[in-house]
Amino acid sequence: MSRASEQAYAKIRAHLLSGTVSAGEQLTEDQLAQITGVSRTPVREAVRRLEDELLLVRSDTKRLFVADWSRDDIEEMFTLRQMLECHAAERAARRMTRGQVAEMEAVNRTLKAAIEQPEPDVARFLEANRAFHDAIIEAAASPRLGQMLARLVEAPVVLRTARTYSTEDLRQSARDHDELIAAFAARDPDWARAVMGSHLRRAFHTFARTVGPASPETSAV
Amino acid sequence: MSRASEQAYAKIRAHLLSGTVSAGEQLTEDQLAQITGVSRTPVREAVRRLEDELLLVRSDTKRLFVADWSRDDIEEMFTLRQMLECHAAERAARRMTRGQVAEMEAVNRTLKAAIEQPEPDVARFLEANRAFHDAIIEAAASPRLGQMLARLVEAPVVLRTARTYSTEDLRQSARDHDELIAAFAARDPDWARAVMGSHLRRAFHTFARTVGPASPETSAV
DNA sequence: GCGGTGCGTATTGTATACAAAACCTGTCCG
DNA sequence: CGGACAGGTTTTGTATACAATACGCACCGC
Repeated sequence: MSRASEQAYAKIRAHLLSGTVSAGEQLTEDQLAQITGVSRTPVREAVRRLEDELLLVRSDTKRLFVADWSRDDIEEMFTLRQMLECHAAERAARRMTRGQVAEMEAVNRTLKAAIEQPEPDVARFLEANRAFHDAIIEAAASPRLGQMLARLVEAPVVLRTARTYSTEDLRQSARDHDELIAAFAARDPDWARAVMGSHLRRAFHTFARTVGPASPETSAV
Repeated sequence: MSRASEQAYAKIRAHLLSGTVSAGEQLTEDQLAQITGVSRTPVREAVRRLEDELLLVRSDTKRLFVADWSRDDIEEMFTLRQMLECHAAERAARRMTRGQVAEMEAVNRTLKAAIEQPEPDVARFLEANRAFHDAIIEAAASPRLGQMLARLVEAPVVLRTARTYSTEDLRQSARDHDELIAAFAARDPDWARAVMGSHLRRAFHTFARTVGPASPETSAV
């Protein structure tokens, strides 16, 4: 992406995550152009990306709104992510080189370092966590899979602002990563898939706790 | 999508499918604007969609090219589609109403009618086939799943131009659909998933026959 | 009152002109 | 002879003006 539209994307995204706008609120391209300091043309490009990531939605008549993620939406998203990322883990286990395994170990050390402090550095944790998952997708060597996952992972970040992470949650994540690395080192696709499955499903429940209970209909599925 | 950009999308897509341009060929936005009869602005919008569907790709320096789908790309795409559409079938089996089942029966009757003629009407078959699969996704009631599948299903249509369908292939598809309908009527998610799995995997092999053998590396996975 | 109709305003969509970046080619220097 | 560089050309990116559409509100007929 080019300079202006990239910048517009970043600024709008930050604006959405900052919590100064609330779900369901209408936005206009002009407003966003003012906020970002570029013209509507690159703004429209950025908005299309954000629509794609479901951070923004359009009404049937093309009006633009801040997306409103329901608890069911989040569950759906996690389910899809689990399905795809388990597949990615499986593929990664078959393909990962020793060098890649070593890199993942390094990333996970960074992640642990971010946790084990007087006050855990959540931002650094999230960054390392992302790098870890990206490395798996990279090793899975399936561009379309990566593209889909990118979209899924982007979306719910909006809700992270409200999230609180217990130190124990973070430590459990780190342990999961250790086990994933072990599965990769052992080149065991089934193991990798299984660990990834529980890793993400637990993440969903941790997440869901802060959002509220399931609606009756969806919980039955 | 609005008039001009929608039209641009349709025309460019048709242009790509018509086979008058070959894989890897460079296109310019100006060319496409001329072809479609609209200005570059809506063309750019259309191009973004087509990039997303992987019918077009951009070089690292933003030059635009006709995508070149390798046999491995196709296999990857089918694998992902199978994973997602099996999931959709499973969800659909839990949720489908009697009315929806009846609709699917009607669609499949149309599909059979397209086959059972002196010369099978492939265009009508494909249309009904698409309607059938769309109905399943609809019943699965997972917007994001639908969105992803739409992208996957769009892409390889480019290659359909070269495809030949034997009457027996078409009939087998119709039989698969019958069995899927039975699974939905029985509200049996496992059955639906299994049928969908074999349906799509066979479709891949039918497809692959016309494209050529697998590359050594991928076939091992 | 109530519902529809029309008009001014707000918002999105498109065209066009210009800016920036990438590409190609021919030339010059080592 | 090869490679880097320069300048013109092509192509993509951005700004802006204008067109089309959607919205909200006041007005009107019933």
